[in-house]
Amino acid sequence: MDMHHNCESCIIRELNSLGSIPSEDISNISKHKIPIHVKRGEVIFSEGASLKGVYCLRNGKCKLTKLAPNGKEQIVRFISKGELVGHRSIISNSVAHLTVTALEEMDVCFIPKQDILELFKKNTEFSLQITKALARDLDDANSSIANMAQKNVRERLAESLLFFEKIFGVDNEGYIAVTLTREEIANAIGTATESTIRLLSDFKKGGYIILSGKKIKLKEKVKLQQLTEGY
Amino acid sequence: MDMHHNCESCIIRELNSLGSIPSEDISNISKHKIPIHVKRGEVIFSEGASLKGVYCLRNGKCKLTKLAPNGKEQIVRFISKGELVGHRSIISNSVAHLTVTALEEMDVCFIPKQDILELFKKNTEFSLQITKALARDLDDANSSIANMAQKNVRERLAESLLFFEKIFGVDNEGYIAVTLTREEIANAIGTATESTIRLLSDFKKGGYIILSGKKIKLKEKVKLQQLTEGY
DNA sequence: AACAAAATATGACATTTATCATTTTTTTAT
DNA sequence: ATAAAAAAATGATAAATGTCATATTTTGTT
Repeated sequence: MDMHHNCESCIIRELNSLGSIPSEDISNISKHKIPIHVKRGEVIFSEGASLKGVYCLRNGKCKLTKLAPNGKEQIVRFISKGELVGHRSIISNSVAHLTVTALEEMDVCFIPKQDILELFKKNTEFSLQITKALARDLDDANSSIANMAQKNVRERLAESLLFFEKIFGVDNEGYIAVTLTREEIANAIGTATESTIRLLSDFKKGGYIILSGKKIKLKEKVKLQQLTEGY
Repeated sequence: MDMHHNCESCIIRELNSLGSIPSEDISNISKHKIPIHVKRGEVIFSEGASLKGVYCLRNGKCKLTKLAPNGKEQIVRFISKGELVGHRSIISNSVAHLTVTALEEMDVCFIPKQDILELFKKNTEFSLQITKALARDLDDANSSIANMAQKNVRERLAESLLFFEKIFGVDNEGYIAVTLTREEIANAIGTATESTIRLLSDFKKGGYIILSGKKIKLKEKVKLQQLTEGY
């Protein structure tokens, strides 16, 4: 990715809270930002880390995870290009409570804490955007809690597959445009890897999905939607 | 409760985001606020409702629930006096996504939307407090997701009992100072009511808790803490 | 106090899910 | 291209949890 990239001409920021800030602030951020390239499996920051700034995802997809006491990792959320990560920690002035790991090659811009906090204080529109983003995240998280608690594994898997297609889209052959291991899917829906594998096979046998290695294509979305609610 | 209560002398607001605002704003809010009294089981607002303001909890405890597609209710969170509810909806300018129901007699102050939004725009400290509250809630919600996903019902029950005592405290006989039906406990941890009843009996037989009607006393907290992690 | 309604408790059983073992397939590194 | 490692698949079985039926106890009402 271009080493001389600058924020002024970056269209990605239109997708997040940075979209609304005036040009002098942007040029400031542009001077201080540090572009970073990460490969699949690499960690952007870890649970417990003291963040020095936020990260703007220019490209790629990542997972946000939390380590459970039993040593298993829980995927709490998936994030794609355009979004910010780390703002929760910066705003609440605390350590990171999630680990962010790249699911594919990513280009990320690091933006120092001080720039974000200054902007947050002086620019009402920016702080409102950040607050709204947190409100949306909270809302999604509450829905997740209800899903986890009320649905069984089969229902959660059907739901997740539909969700993956919705947020990641499909490639030119119609497969969901993200590569997840069975273990990662299991870590997202909160079940054993073997259970995920078995249920995927079931869905395949039922003709609802097509599996090709790690690639998944949704064939019968109406049926999957029904499975979501236990039919 | 006193009909002529005013916000200026209300110590409750020290506990939430309203604690930091100047006296002229407080007196404004004081003029517009509407004190409301609700009894156990009464709903303050419902999922889907278009809120006209936020509610400041002066007294009592309530549950925040979400209706699952299968018709079961999921308790997403418990809230006690001192906290605000409804700010998420007001900030994101959307409908309520949760239902708030009193668990006991409550005194609540309704504060009109406009006052909150004005304050949010003109008072940086207030908006920062609100944002931090959302960040904290988000963090707690993420932990809930991980708990729901990674722990089994027994572990979640042990965890919830410890949590209830932590947030609600105990009465003068040492019982957890909140009255929940077995069904409500089940709705919080995401299991069938019968499973909750059975596990509570188990815990009682094991000598970890004492049951007296709906009242629960924690007897062996160290042991419960271990149960939390599967011992 | 007596009754009805709701909540709690318990048993029997079905279903779901986890765990462990093993094989097959895919991916990665050399 | 091949070996080694990782991931996926499958079977067997145990454990956890849900569901339904029914009995008992508690709570609320008149």
